[in-house]
Amino acid sequence: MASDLLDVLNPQQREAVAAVEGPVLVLAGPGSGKTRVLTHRIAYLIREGGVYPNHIVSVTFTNKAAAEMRARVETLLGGRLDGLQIGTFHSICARLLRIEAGAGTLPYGSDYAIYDTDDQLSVMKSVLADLNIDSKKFNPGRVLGAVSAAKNELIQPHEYQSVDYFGEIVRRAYPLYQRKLENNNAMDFDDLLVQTVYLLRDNEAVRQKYQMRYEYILVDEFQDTNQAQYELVQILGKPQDNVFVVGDEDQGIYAFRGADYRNVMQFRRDYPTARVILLEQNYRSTQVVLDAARAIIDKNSHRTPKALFTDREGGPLITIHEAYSEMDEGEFIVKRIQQYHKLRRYHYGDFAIMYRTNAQSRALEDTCVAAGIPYKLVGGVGFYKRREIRDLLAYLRVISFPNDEVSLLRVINTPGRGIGQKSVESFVGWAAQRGLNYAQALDAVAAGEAVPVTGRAAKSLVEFARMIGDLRELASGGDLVVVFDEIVARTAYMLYLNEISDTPEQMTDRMDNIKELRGLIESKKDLSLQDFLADVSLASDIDTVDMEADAVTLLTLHAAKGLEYPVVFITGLEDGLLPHSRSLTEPDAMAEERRLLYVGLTRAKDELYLTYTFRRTLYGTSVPGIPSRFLTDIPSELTEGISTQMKGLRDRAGYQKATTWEYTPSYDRAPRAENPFAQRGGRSGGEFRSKIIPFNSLPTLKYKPGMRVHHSKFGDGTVKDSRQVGDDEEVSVEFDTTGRKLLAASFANLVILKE
DNA sequence: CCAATGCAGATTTTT
DNA sequence: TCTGCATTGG
Repeated sequence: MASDLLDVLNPQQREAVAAVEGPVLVLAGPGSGKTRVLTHRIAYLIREGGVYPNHIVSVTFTNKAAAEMRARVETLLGGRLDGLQIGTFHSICARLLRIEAGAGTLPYGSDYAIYDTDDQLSVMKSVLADLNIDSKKFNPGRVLGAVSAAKNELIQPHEYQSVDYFGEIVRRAYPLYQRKLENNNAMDFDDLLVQTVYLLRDNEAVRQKYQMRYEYILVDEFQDTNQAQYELVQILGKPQDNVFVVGDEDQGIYAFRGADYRNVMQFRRDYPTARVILLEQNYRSTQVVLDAARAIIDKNSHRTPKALFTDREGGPLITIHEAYSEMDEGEFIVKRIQQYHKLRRYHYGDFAIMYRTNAQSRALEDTCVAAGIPYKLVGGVGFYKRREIRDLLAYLRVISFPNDEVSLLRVINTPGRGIGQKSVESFVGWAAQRGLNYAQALDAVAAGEAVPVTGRAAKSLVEFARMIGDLRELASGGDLVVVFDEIVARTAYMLYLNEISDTPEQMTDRMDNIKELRGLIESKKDLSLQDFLADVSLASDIDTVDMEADAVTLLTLHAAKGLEYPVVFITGLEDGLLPHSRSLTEPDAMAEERRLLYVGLTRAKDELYLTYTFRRTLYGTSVPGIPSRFLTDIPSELTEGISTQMKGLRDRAGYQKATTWEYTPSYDRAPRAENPFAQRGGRSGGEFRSKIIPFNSLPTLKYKPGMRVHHSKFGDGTVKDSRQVGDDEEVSVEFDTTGRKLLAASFANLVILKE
């Protein structure tokens, strides 16, 4: 009985599945069958452990992974499992809050709205405006980023400490921002996690209810959890601590959004009795691929060394290809795909083309189109970010959430109906003064009780109010599709679209999007309006990709996590792109770039192509491509097709890879090596050339990370990084009082205080 | 109130 | 190069 679930597993996997009680940490290398472990464990708990499905909660990284996992468990057990909770942290929290947010300890009602990045931005902009802060000087997005980082660390608005001037802005903005969200009865993505933590902490009844309910907790991709998520796992796990987490420090690629792969180590400290299981056998890739991946990741410090192995000895060599331009890069890939396809070695669906930044997808798409190769693009400008989609969803939100000001402001004059900024302000002010939410305020206007605007706008506002009232009534009937059609009809949205579209193609595009949205609504019409909107808010790009379609997948390295493909092309292996220019001066960021490449490499089952360009067009100008420093970390016996430039680099003994920037200045420009790409081009621009410096003639760097230095203007600071730029040395210093500065050593006259 | 024009800025991104 | 914004003039 028990055996068939365990039979198909290796000893370590089996141990993980059968370790029913107590905390368990599974360190799972790529391709080591962790999904299998998770699904089998859930099935095992239910069938052998007699655990009720609704006493298990399993956290995945995407909704798609959740759906797949549910399907696999259902297959294993041969039946539907309705009570089983599988989902992302956000979706699980959203569901919990939909029931409990109104329980009294949170400043929210259960009919809260979820604000996405765009909504957040609009709230933050109004906050900065209220504070008389210039949005040009203090980018709302950056302020938002700081607020988000604080939230992820469970720092509340009143607890925020500012360390510098920017921090002071954040300290002022954060409480106001949060109050606005609360007034709108809206939570941003971080709130879904954070408010759940506060609710569970402060409300004993709710806490006990869910601690009882969630007897067994499983968490996938644990290395990408943030502080709030970690806390959540800890609270929900009590009192039994049946917490089962699976992770791999080497695949942590979300530090920039608050994830801390050190949570894996923290777990060992917090649960000293935890059983630790290593999954080291890889069932995905060839030995060649694994060796290359290992060569890349071994260069990172502070990690548990893993001995990944596979029984797929050898394998095709990794192709490193230098293309002339990004177009040429695309054409090389496309040609390869066609060759394979002609030989019937692979289906289109077996290929993935990966890149660091979404901007790179354009050229690759173009070449696919030109070659007639079917492809699916993951991410980019997401479906839900399109104007027409946002507009129509905003109507649904206005109907559904009476306090949602952001959505109201979006639709009140879209399509244009003559209700301008002044009118909007007086209506909003009037509602606030009377203590009415927007549903009540609009009802009052519709009933003719008051018209808080003047002139032509008055008639429009009454009409608008009546329309919203009618729509709300229609929505109470429950049929989402009917409501949607009515919105499109009553707003004459198609006419509006026609007005704002520049070309007939754009118009058709937008109409198609609306059709697609309608189809989506139809497919989810069993859901309540609020649940539908939550689903939409929490859907990720990868969730919406059609996995069945036989087409090449184009995606970022981030989006590739958790996936696998027989043939993988990783493009743009250039310094400044991968590793990204933003990470060049930051050792932690650099380590993350390395992990990102590691994730990409380990997606490949059979064949791997690494490409870079000689020249790449960036922001409209062509800049030289410098082969990524990571390329030289891959042992040459694993690769073929290397360019002459790279070959020269490897073959000559005594030469170390030391690609650097040499700059021939023109009269008016100085290099800004932080982002060399951005400097190129332009009529007066100088010339950057890559240059390979023989190892023994490498100038030694005077400043090393960790040194204490003094600057006449900036004061004392710590050296973070230093590198050669032309004949000069460029030093990144974190000054104690004035923050991070990038200095040219020859000008800065730094005094070394301590080596 | 809206359309036209000029200008700065431009990761990764989940949810 | 492309986009999103803020300002300006009708």
